[in-house]
Amino acid sequence: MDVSHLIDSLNDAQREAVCASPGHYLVLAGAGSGKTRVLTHRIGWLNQVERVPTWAILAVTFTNKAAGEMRARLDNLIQGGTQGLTVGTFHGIAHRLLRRHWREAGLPESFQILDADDQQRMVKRIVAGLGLDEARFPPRQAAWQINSWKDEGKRPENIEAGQHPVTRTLVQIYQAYEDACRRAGLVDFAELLLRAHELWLKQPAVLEHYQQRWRYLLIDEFQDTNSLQYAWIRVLAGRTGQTFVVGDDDQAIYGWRGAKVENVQQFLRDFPGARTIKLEQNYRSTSTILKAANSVIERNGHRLGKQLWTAGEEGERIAVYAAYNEQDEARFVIERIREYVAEHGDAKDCAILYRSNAQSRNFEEQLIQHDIPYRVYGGLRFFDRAEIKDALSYLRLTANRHDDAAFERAVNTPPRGIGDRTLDVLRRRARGESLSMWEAALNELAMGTELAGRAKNAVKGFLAMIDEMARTFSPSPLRGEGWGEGSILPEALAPNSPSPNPLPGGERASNSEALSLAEQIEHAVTQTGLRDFYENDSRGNAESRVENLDELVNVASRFELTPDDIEAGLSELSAFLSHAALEAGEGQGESWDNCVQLMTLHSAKGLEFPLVFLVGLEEGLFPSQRSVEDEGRLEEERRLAYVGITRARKRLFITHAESRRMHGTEMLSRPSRFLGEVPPSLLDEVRPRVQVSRPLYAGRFAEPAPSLQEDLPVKLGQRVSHPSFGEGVVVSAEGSGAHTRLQINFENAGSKWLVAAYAKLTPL
DNA sequence: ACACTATGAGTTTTT
DNA sequence: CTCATAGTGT
Repeated sequence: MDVSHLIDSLNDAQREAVCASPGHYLVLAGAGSGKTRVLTHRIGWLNQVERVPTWAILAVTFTNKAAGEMRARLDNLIQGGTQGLTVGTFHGIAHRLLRRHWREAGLPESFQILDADDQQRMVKRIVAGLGLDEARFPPRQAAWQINSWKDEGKRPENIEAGQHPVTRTLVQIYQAYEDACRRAGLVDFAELLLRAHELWLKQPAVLEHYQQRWRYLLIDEFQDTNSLQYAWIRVLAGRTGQTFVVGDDDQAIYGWRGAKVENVQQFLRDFPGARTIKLEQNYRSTSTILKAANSVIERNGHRLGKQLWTAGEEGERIAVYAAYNEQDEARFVIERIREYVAEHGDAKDCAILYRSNAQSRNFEEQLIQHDIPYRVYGGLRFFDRAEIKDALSYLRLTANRHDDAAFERAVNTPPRGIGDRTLDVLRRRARGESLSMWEAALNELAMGTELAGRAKNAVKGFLAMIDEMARTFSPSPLRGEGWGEGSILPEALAPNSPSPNPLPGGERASNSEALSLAEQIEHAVTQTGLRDFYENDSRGNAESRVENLDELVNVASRFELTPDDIEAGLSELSAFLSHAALEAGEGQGESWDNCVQLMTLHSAKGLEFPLVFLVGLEEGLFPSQRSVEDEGRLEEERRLAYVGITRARKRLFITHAESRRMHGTEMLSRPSRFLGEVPPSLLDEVRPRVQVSRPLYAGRFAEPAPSLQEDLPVKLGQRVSHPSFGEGVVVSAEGSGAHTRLQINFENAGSKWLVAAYAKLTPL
């Protein structure tokens, strides 16, 4: 067979990786070195040359997008198709395993996935339910801690809290949260991985099956794996699996959410005979850009070590612009974009990359002013939108009445007179008797005394509505397992309830009268009053919300079960709900239009653009204030800078502002240290245009000095208080009069430069 | 139960 | 400053 298409276009290092003989490999793939190509061609090589059947190959990525791209490229590459090949995210694969082995994993058959938002609400209710002070145990942090523990593979009983009271309470929250999830049949993201891992450890037969099947493991973005994912791979590989991991320690930027770069080096120790292959030839950027990137990343210690190089052109120097303030910065960037668009054309070639989301605002304003189309990445995704989650929560309840997260959301959206007081009665009962909210409501209606007539009727109506909806969806009862079609209302409450008439033999209902998924959603959106509610929404965005609800129906009508779903025994509804949780969908408006791209440095990883604007390179912003004290975190910031620089193909612009409004106060900042780490010979300093910007600058400082100025004699060592930064000491001062800038060491907020005239300082 | 006001927090994000 | 949420008042 002719396999030249698999190797012809490769350089030596790439070919070495693609054609490697059996064994474990670590491919250190620098930015723009053809990582995905190596990964896909390796799979092609295994299949077509080594004759490895597709079903024996497992390729794991972190995002659905990456998985989708890989599959698309494989479809083009592999003759005979990619049938049987598993390509997916860690979470997606773990999810499928749990669906197929729900019993062994100790889950209800109809378990559903709890997304991050639902998880936080759930934790919040737990914290409140335990009678804890939410200020001392912020639900956000508690949820973060629980996820961290799960990522470390820890259950509440494995945590050594010792005498530390805060930790002990957090463990208590973890335990209670876990109980609540179990009762509700809910599994959060971290739980998917942890359960799948435990499934393997506890069920050797299941593990062996998958070890026998997936003998070839390929992992993308290996530097982003957390402890649990690493353990997962190790267990699955066992003694016989061959692993091919691809990553770049210099692009590890997710340490703060549990990723362990150390896994890259650990891999070489844990997998016997593992060999390293470095991909250092870059096909993306000019040599100027690469030199800059190399010299920045060289400052980091503990690297495996790589030097990017290119056979391509030197290119232009990197333009650096020292802006007066953030408006001036945005003006400069937009001007360059307009020039570029006027000369060459495409706005979509331009990317503005920033450290924090808040920075997009200025750029957006000016882009709007100049009628330049733009797209901001990383907004709310489709399935994360409140109206979508509202609609789906009704479907979740029809599938599983005990889904407390769905219950809490649906119960009073739209408002139906079931307020906090009423819910607290139900919550207390649920907690006290270890029941789901649904069961608690049933009990309260049957024998409770705490609810007044009006509230009681509202609850009764809600329960009846859900039951009624479930009956409409599938007129014949499915199976009587207790989890899905759990609780039928007492006869008296259920209007026209036909006596239960279960099908013999647990046959799956395929009643011709059953509603399609799209019809079910349409029904839910309409019958619950959700659409009416949003149509009359006073907050102005009614139109788009209703459009989104309609779009949800469309999405559902296009939804199809995959062979995998069917094999795992998923119903259409279950599969759709899982899909909604695992693939939150594109960010808003996936317009393929010719738009300027705005995004954070984090979301830029993996992308490339002819023109890149790296903005806000200032100490305190990038690197962020919170990272400068810790060497490890600072190195991660530096890797982020490396990622940013290497996004640029032709031209890189770096900007920083001398003055920037942050959290409502005017801040002065020095250029980022990362800027100083680029050899000056590669830089081209653009002078600010004095005529345009000066008056603005001068004008603002020419205004009468605020009175504070007078009664703040600038003395070094003076203790002062600032409304947002707290107390600190003046350690140095520059300039005079209205231009006076003070350096203040704040006790909690670190060192800042502030304009004396603007900072609201109180001498102490 | 809902609308309004006050208060506080404010890197980075996928699944 | 700007957003989200908590708390207050009707």
